[in-house]
Amino acid sequence: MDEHTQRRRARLRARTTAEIKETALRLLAEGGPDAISLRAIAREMGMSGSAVYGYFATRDALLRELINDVYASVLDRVEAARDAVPADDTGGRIAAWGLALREWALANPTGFRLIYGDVAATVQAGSFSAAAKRACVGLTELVAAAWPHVRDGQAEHAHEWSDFAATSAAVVQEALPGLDPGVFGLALRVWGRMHGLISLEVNGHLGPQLERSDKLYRAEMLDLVRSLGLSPRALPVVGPTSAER
Amino acid sequence: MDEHTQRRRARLRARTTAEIKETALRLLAEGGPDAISLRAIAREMGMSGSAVYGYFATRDALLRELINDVYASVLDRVEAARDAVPADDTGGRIAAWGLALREWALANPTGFRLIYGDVAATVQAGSFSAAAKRACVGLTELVAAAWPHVRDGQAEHAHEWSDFAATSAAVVQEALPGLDPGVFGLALRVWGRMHGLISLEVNGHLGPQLERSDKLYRAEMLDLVRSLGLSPRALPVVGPTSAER
DNA sequence: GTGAATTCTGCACGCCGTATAGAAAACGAG
DNA sequence: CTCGTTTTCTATACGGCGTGCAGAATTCAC
Repeated sequence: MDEHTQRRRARLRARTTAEIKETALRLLAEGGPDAISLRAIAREMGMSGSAVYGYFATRDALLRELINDVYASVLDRVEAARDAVPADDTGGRIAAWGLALREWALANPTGFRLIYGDVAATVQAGSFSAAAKRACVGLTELVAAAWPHVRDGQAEHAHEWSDFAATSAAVVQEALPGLDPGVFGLALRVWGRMHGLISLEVNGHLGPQLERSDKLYRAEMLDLVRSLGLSPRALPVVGPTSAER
Repeated sequence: MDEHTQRRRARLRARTTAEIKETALRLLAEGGPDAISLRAIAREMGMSGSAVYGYFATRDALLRELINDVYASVLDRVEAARDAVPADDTGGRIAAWGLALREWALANPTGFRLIYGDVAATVQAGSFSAAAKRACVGLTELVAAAWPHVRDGQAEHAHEWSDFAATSAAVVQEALPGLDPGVFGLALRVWGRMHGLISLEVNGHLGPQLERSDKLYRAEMLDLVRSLGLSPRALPVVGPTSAER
């Protein structure tokens, strides 16, 4: 067994693995999470159903990886949108984060549901994914930058680190040492605020479809930023996201 | 065919229908939405799988009815919590609504996911359910009561009725004639704010489990109420919800 | 070419939603 | 009590699903 051979085999293996994931993502976009079936993927790829088991031990394992990949791609977009706003405009950066998240979610509703919906809850069962950490830390950083401007009313309910789950608190504390726990708590609330309207909209709870729903979301982001004591120079315009990745 | 007989038969039919639903809800609570299978229900009830088709044309039809039932029971709870707060304490009523919603969601996570998750999005496909109307109108009423106190900043983005989907706007306008469209927009945002943290928490995105996460949510509700220019006398305490209905 | 490691196929099992045909049961009328 | 009708249920079948397992096919170093 040559080392050269090992590499070649590993390459092939990686390519097949990637192809499985790509096919799965395509099926996801076309028909929702239920459409991701190992047999359908295999059929699409022209191989037998059981062959997939050489690459993923289980359907749930595949879903876990997909969630992580998709989640990572969202964060790429969201962080890019944030970085497109000057670093000293914290309010604008926060708004950009939220707007980019929504833009992506509307372009990839099934992906959004995959990350934030039942599947993740069932399949991941509370394990803090790497991408989730990124989201958590990223938002906390933004809120930390706003923290000096936060009106006193926000800080009223003092938080202790013990208020939060051990794992998530540890992650954030490691990434941002010396952080006030109140910042983390506020960051989680900010996250919830960004997430709420998007979740309702993507799952069809804001009426069949909300005309001009971006207006609503922009108002929410503006209000959010102001509640942090900031005034963004202008609400950033986040371009439409292309579907898939 | 006696009329008397017809009634008796209708009664039996209703009882079986109800039993199917109850069994489905039990399975839902035990194993999530995927555990609701017609065959499992039939097995549980000691009848053949196809027999269920005499009562529900399709699995999706059953799910649709379940969503409506569960949604209605949530609204019963939420409205009761609201009415437990004096009518002149609008801030308290709004907070009570949100707190009761969260309490129920934590006690019935699978039910929450059924109503607000993928299933509803797939199965209902944007049709405005009766229960959703109730939620919409109820929240809009509360926000309408707060509207005079709303700080100017909130009203800045003026809304037109045409901003909203025709069906939902029509429902609200019919229930509350002469309403300022800005109230409806704000109500939707309030809904999103209540929904966001709950959705994240129920689906396991706030860390494996957030210790004392009620603290976080209470802070959010307090901030929400204040952002409406209100100051609740005291954040109401909403008792824990018993699971199932 | 030969032998070992890897990858894939074929088949089986039990689950699912759904359709259809026919048995079983309920019931009013005679 | 029996007949015919209406309602409800069972039996069976089809295709699809996730998942294991035995063995064929392929790949590669020697």
